[in-house]
Amino acid sequence: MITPRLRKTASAVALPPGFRSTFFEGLTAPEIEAVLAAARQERISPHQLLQQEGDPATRLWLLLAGRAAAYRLAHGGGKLFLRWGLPGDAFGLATIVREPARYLVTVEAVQEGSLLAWDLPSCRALVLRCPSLSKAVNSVVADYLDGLIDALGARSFLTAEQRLARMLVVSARQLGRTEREGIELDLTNEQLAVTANVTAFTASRKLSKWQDLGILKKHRGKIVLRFLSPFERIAEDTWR
Amino acid sequence: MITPRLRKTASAVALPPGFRSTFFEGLTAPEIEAVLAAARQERISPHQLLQQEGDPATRLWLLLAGRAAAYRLAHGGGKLFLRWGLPGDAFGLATIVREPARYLVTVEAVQEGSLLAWDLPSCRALVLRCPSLSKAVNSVVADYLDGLIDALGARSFLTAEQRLARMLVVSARQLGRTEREGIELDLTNEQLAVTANVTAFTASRKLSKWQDLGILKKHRGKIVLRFLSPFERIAEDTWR
DNA sequence: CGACTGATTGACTGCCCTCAAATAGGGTGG
DNA sequence: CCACCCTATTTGAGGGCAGTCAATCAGTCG
Repeated sequence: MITPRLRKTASAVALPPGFRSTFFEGLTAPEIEAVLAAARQERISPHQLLQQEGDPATRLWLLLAGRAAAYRLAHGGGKLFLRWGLPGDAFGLATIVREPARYLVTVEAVQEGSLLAWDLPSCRALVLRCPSLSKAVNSVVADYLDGLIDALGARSFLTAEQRLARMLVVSARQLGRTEREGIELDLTNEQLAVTANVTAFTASRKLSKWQDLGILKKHRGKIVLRFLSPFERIAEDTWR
Repeated sequence: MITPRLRKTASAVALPPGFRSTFFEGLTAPEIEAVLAAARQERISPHQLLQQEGDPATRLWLLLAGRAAAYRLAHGGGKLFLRWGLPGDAFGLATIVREPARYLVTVEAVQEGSLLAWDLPSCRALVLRCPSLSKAVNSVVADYLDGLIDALGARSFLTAEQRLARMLVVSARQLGRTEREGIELDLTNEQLAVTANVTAFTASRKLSKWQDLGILKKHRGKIVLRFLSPFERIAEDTWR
């Protein structure tokens, strides 16, 4: 992990304070400057599609702030949730990894935020200039792969309840805020249900049950986990 | 696709006649010679573990002949089937893609065959010598990713019957032999069931049903599909 | 002709989805 | 401050897909 320290004038982009990304891992300071100098910054808004599966992959980008969701569309309009995108996460890797370059998944912004994007020529140039960028890309892809296999195992071997608990843990680690009462998650039942591949009804029932057990508290559009361990126990009893 | 043509004396390895691999795509003839020269050839037998998930990834290898299965183990001894390995398929990519290098999945030989393996130093040297090797690796990984997402969608949106039909189609394309009666698959009910994530009982019932409909014929350890289209219709009615 | 492994069939069970209807939270405008 | 609306959420009843278990049958090999 590297937190680049730059003179404000060194590039046109404004990194959020404290921004970190595994994507810059292994890059030297001047390299990072070069990378940032080649980037274009954009603001993003909820429901905005940041890339669409099947489209020609023309740019690689890094989420700076906000939240995104990666999914694949089913023919009936259903969404196969794949993963959250958080500040520091890279997308559009198909741009430099795939031939012909087409996006594998659809990514949609969930919150206000911003991203840093590189077009195809910039990507090629930067990869040549910074060999460790390839390493970073490989790492990200490998993580993606690992996460997918894990998700596949979850779908195959876990019950709806276990999948829900698992997604609560995963989501808590990724987008949870630690507050007085516990870990707060900005998720509607509907959103959680999609990520766990469960109906909103089932999600509601299980969440109610857990609330009765006193291990979480529900509000409209928000879930507060008092502790993480009970959910880890429920989820990890199986598979791995 | 490239079929390398070599003097027999140029390397210690013996490629099966007509061997092709996307892995050699983009390599020049001398590069291929260099790659082959650095390889070690091995015979493999059924049930032999070719790599185990979690182990340090020390070598990259290419299946020359035979059949392998890639899967991940569930804690209860269950297997999460991921994909078939066929002649020309590359494995152990974690060796050069991941840091620290650990295998992501377990691969087991299913039939007699042979493979070509490169140890870590050879890998590094060859990647430096042949930049297009990285391209090939990326392509393979991207395909793996795509297949995994597809499998995840299948688990999430398809019924057991649809998943079975889908796996029949996929397996037919990969390991089917076209014979007089139709496409022959060397698969037991058990094996098919695992790949479709269904119990062997369900597999048996659906196969019987399809046999009654006259669109396939069953033998012990073998399935003969008269036509592929009925199964494509069953499987593709949903998801994508 | 046994012995072993693969395949079948039926009965039963249960998880989770579907659908309908009611309830509650949170904001808005009068 | 209250009436109102829109959306998120709850709750119940019913049903179906597919898994579990037990017992039987069939194919292959020594």
